[in-house]
Amino acid sequence: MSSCDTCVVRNRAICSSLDKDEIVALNAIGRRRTLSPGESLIWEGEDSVLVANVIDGVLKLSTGTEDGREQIVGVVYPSDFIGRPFGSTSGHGVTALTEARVCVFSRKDFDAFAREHPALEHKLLERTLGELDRTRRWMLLLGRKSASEKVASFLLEMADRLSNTTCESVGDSVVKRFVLPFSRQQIADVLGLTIETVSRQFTRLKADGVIDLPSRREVIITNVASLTAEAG
Amino acid sequence: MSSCDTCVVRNRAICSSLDKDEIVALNAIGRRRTLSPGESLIWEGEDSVLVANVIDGVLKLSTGTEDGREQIVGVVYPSDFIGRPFGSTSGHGVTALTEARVCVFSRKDFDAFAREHPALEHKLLERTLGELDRTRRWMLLLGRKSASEKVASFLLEMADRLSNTTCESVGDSVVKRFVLPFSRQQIADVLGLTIETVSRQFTRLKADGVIDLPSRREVIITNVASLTAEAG
DNA sequence: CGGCTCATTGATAACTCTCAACGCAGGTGG
DNA sequence: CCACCTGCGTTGAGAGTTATCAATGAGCCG
Repeated sequence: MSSCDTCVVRNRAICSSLDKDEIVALNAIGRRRTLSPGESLIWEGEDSVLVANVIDGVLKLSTGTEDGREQIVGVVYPSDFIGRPFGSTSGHGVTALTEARVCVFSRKDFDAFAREHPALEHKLLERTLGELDRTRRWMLLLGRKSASEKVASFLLEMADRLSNTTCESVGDSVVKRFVLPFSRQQIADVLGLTIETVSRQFTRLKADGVIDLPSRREVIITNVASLTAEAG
Repeated sequence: MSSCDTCVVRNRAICSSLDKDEIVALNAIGRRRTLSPGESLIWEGEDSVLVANVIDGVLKLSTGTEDGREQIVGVVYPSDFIGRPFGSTSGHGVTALTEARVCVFSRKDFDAFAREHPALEHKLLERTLGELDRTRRWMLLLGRKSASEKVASFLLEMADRLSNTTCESVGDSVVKRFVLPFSRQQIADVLGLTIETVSRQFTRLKADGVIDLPSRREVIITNVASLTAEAG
């Protein structure tokens, strides 16, 4: 039985461009894999040997300097595509932040398959163009925003990506609650800050009544308007 | 007569995927346009109405905050593709830094043409994937590098992109000379710094004998090794 | 020779980082 | 069941880097 048939991201991932027969063919060259938090699928600078679709979970894309500084250059969610097709090396590592399930392909197999299926390449192109847009928007944050603006922007982005969970209305404002897939250090690595600066901004936002922090990983945005104003 | 026939980037741009007949068809929907330094082709946030290939010159891609801070999110050179196909709005402005010639297409026309020519879409996909890699590498610079590392990295990147001009050997080290297509403010906007910090780093590098600055726009890298070491 | 823009230089302030200590929570083993 | 250990996060004090504000200088064009 084709595992694609039961795939929860079947209609959102790039696979949605394929018909029944094509799906069977693609399924033949792919395999499922589960990753634990912290486990890497691809390492920075290694030969680009595989690509994958994210089925479930959150993963980070990251690069670092020789002396150990790290920068997270992307975060991927279910239905997103990862890896570097049509290229020899991957410029960044891919590491699971949460328990994750991915659908893995050998890059060579995938490249060959893609070249024979223009509709798949088109989907991949649209996805890549969108990712490039998002990445460029993030550059404005890294280059020009202050620590408070960075943290506020980050929380809003997280709310947008993750708050399918809860979203209640209190009075006229909307309250958003979610569980961060990031540690403080990882948030710092996304924003180009230190862990201490991130922590202080969290504390300040809580003191200002803009957010609440029930536990280390949980966030409740109690005042979306203020947070939006702080995001710059 | 087809202007593609005489196009100097004909074999490097995405058009290289097309045969003679296809080139004629593409030529029919495109037109040449010349831009003066400072002139914009696309504005941030506007509807994505056109896309283009760069024939000659250098252009910047930039976004800004409401309060006027600017971040240059990309720099494009001859044979590069600009604009946002298959999308409704462009997330960043496109402005000429030097005198520039571009080959412009209506986005709708281009989209339709591309969908009928998988080889063109494939070229565009490869280009977009490469651009995404380069953009992500730049994020490490923005998020994690110091001012001196940023400026050193910038100069090396410029040397790499522009130093076709002159490249002499003096002793055992290589000397690179080029003309910056950027003002100091624009360099600051690329690196996420202020103009004063950029200026001070230039002055320091000159004092340290790493570079020479014959004029405002000219740079000679006299010690590539030192500069590389400073780039982090 | 002004007048303009752009770049450099200097002094000071602000922000973020660094270093260090402490706190909290979860897990382990006595 | 509690004590302890360990990893992560918070908090504080101080230093360092970069931004800000202000003045000066250099090149360019009328």
